[in-house]
Amino acid sequence: MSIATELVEIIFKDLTLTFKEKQLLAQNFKKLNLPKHSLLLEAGQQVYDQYFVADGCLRTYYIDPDGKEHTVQFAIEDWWISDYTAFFSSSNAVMNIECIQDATLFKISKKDMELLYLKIPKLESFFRKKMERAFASFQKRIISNLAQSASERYLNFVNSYPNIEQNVKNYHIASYLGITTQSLSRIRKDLVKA
Amino acid sequence: MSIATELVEIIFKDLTLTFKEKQLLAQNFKKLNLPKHSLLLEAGQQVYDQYFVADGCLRTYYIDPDGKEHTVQFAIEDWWISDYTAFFSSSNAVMNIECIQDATLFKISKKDMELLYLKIPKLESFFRKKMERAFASFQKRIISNLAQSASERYLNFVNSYPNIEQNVKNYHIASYLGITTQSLSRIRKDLVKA
DNA sequence: CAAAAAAATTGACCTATGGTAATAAATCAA
DNA sequence: TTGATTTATTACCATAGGTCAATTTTTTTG
Repeated sequence: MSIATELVEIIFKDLTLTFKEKQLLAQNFKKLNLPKHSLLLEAGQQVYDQYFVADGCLRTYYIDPDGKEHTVQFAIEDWWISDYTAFFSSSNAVMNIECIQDATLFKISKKDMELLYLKIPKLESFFRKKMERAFASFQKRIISNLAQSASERYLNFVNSYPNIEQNVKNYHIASYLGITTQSLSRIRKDLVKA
Repeated sequence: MSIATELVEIIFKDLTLTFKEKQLLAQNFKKLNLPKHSLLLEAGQQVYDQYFVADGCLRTYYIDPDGKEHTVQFAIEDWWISDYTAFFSSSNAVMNIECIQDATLFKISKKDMELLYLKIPKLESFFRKKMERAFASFQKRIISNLAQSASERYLNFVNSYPNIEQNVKNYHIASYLGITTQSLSRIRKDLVKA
């Protein structure tokens, strides 16, 4: 069948689904191609959708009142991305989402999602478990922020996202770690020395 | 019926449940009374359960390699608490959970929970939505850590947990904010002045 | 390929927060 | 109630990381 059906087999490859169910899913996803540097979402917009990253690299970031950017999350192949706070509560985005590399995404709206949960209960399990993992990883990040120095957090980051460094700028990493690019630069210099 | 049934009506008061379903739930929850200062969970232990706080105040904290405590979460009436990273992944706790005030809890194991999800699908929705809110609040905390100064974070905290200050020590708050008690003390002094 | 733009590095200095230690205040327990 | 213990405050100095500004390196684009 269509590309969408194929993709559904990637997105939900861990689920055992009937042909009917796959079809139903495929009908609800929409493919999206975005070039590098484009914005998928801007603060203030209504958030209807969440996105599955089939290919490429994106980041979610918050712009604070001083105009400084803070990267909340990177997303590569096989990750989901959105402004989830806004997505869940059907409120307006506070985050921005930018393509760091050309990206292929599959989107689905919250409304369709909730309908699908009713029709395919194992889908709700699937996303509950995803949420649980995302929750756990955010918790790890909070602990890391509380307990570790900037250079420890950097090493931590490099470990957790081993393949991401080719894709992202240093200032993306710095804004994820909560430090300036200058500090990151010094940290890297010191690590080479040591 | 039993106290457990009553409690289930508190825990799941927002759900429309049949008598049978309530009974089923009540059978799976166990009541727990804990005195102030007792440990509900210690790092290293297997985590089988999550806990609903019917009364009292608890905190989840991580002890880093230097022996410093970092408070990840407070829980008062109507909140759920556990080392969720361990609970979800059935691994050992990295966190400790302590009663800050005498507490009444209702616990349920992950195993029983998963079985209940199958028997009562709206339960899965219920917890998925809880997870979504918890995820969103963790995300807010990450942003707050990245974008705000210690005193901004403190004001933020006081706003988010308006009734908690009577229950907790300053060093609990400091360890939640990622600062020393001395810094918190200075921040409070400056706020009085301003 | 060259010029322009963007990103990264470095240096000098600054500031918020940490560490240590002493003291004061609050809480607990006999 | 009082003495003991825990918690909070304050002062003084140390330090990680920030700011500003100049320079170098890398990437982009015509």
